[in-house]
Amino acid sequence: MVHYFSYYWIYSPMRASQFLIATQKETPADAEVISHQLMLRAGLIRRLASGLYTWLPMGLRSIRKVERIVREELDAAGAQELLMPAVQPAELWQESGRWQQYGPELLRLKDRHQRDFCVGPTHEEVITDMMRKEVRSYKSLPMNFYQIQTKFRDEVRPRFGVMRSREFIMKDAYSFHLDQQSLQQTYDTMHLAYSHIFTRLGLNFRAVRADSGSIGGDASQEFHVLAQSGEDDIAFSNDPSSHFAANIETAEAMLPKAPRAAPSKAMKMVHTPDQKTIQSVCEFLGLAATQSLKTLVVLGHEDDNGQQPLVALVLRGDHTMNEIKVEKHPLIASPLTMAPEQRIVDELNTTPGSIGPVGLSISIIADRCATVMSDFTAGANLPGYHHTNLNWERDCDYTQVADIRNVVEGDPSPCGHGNIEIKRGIEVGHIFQLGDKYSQAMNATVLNENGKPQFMQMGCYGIGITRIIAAAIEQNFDENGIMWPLALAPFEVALIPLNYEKSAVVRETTDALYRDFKDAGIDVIMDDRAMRPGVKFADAELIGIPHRIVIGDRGIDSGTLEYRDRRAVANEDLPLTEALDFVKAKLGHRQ
RNA sequence: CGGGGCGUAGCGCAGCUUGGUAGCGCACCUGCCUGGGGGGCAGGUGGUCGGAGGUUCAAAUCCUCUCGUCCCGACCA
Repeated sequence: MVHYFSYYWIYSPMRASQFLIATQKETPADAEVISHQLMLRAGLIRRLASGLYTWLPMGLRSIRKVERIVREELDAAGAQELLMPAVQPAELWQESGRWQQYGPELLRLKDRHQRDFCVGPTHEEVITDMMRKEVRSYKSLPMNFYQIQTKFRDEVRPRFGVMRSREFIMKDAYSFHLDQQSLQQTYDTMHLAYSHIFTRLGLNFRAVRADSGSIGGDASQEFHVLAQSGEDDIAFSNDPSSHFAANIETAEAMLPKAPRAAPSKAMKMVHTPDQKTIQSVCEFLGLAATQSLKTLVVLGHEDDNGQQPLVALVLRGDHTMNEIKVEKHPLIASPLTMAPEQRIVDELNTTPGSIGPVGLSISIIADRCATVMSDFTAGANLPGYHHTNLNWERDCDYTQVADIRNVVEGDPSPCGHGNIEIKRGIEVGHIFQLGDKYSQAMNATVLNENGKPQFMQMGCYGIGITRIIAAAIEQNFDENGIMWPLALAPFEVALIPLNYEKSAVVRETTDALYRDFKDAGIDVIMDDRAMRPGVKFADAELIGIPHRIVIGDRGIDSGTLEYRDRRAVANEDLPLTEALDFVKAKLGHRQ
């Protein structure tokens, strides 16, 4: 159906000899995570400056594939695409208050007239401004807009290649509604659309409840790709019937089901010279950390006199404090500050490392788990001494109970089913109900049924396009290179002729195949480079092309080609005449 | 912003301690051989040693400043 004029044919960019294949044998010294290393080695990206990357032709092809899927699913979900400027006027950011709030992550600049601008890290202000100017009536709502744009966040420490870069491509969407109910509907639709997108991309992902921050409500979810190198810890239930998943920052640590055991031993004070950490005390006394209680002293919320009283937090020795939970506690100062050592000495007459609940005069907030301990060990509020066999009520007390620790594997799941499991995740998507935060700050209203202006409700929804590429690689690689999910592969099929230069049969067979594949709409690259076979194989594997067909004199004689799946260990022979149909079948689910 | 490492050819590195003609492997170019898993032989191209200043007859090497970059931490979401 497609006609190739000879010069198109010869210079076709899908011929490896005409395409920039920038593979490298050696791993650049400054790449730490596997995706970064492989993206550099496979010639997908090149670093321009810290956190800035050029997408080479090979890498761009994968980006385009992600974008295409994202567009298809968002269009299907009823969103409309638009494109907003990357550079934004400061006025809008001043109006929303974020010009002050955002800090140095916001790249600010001045134009030739000395007017302030920024390079957009996100586009809430611009879209809200657009909507308040364009839409008057509630009848126009709801509406949902998206764009695929380059964003810039001046990260303190860019790292891991495009995983945390400063400039990146993001799909962001913003929905507008008359009321919360409509917002909820679109939010749910977007949740579904995101699930479709990540499923089609072939990623192993989880939708995870996230910290809704200062805005409130529970309407914020992150989509994480599960991978070792992830920067976030995700807690979820190991019960297959449960959908519970939460960022570890927000996962609730439940009260253990087993009740507190009765005291069985008498309290004792023991000398523990120079033992200041839970670990060393427990080793010294030959106890398990689970039998010890740790006491942390932090600054409390300011009282009427502007003083910050000391507050003690007690946790089971092997548990760790969750700063986000602690900061939200009404008795605690925010941001969280550990008590200066001098105040502990002055007010508690002891030193850090020997603090305990017995006779402590300040407020004591006990973690739920700490309250069911019995016969436990804790500091004796006397430097160099600990109490053993302590028991609540009998020997000491706490003022309040709260959830102040991080969940650990094996904890009961908050959903009531199964136990907590923890895995690392890479955040690739985030959906959020903004409410009227921006519409109020920027006075974006529509007239409601009663003819009265009413602030629009907003939702926002992001997907890190470039980050998805890195995340996909983190999840799909082996010692030879990338193993792309089909939907993301820069090319679907690699045709590798051997001795293409000299063997007329090989050349003719390959050219014919190549043309057939292209005519069938398959993303095929033909490696016509005058290279030794080993080099071509290694490149195809490094780049991670899912399907490979080798054309050699040997096979042609017997009417066969060699096929190999990137994830398979062995070749299979393929009748020459069936090659196209065979590959089409393999690609079947693509269209 | 604090701590640490590193800047020498496109990539990976040696040389610096003890100053004296800038090297190795890969890549690249030419020729021949080879031709189903990063091949061999021979000959080549390519570097103001991150930059500036200083010490010295002489600086990749010593001193001062500076820039870049990576890691850890803090910060941010």
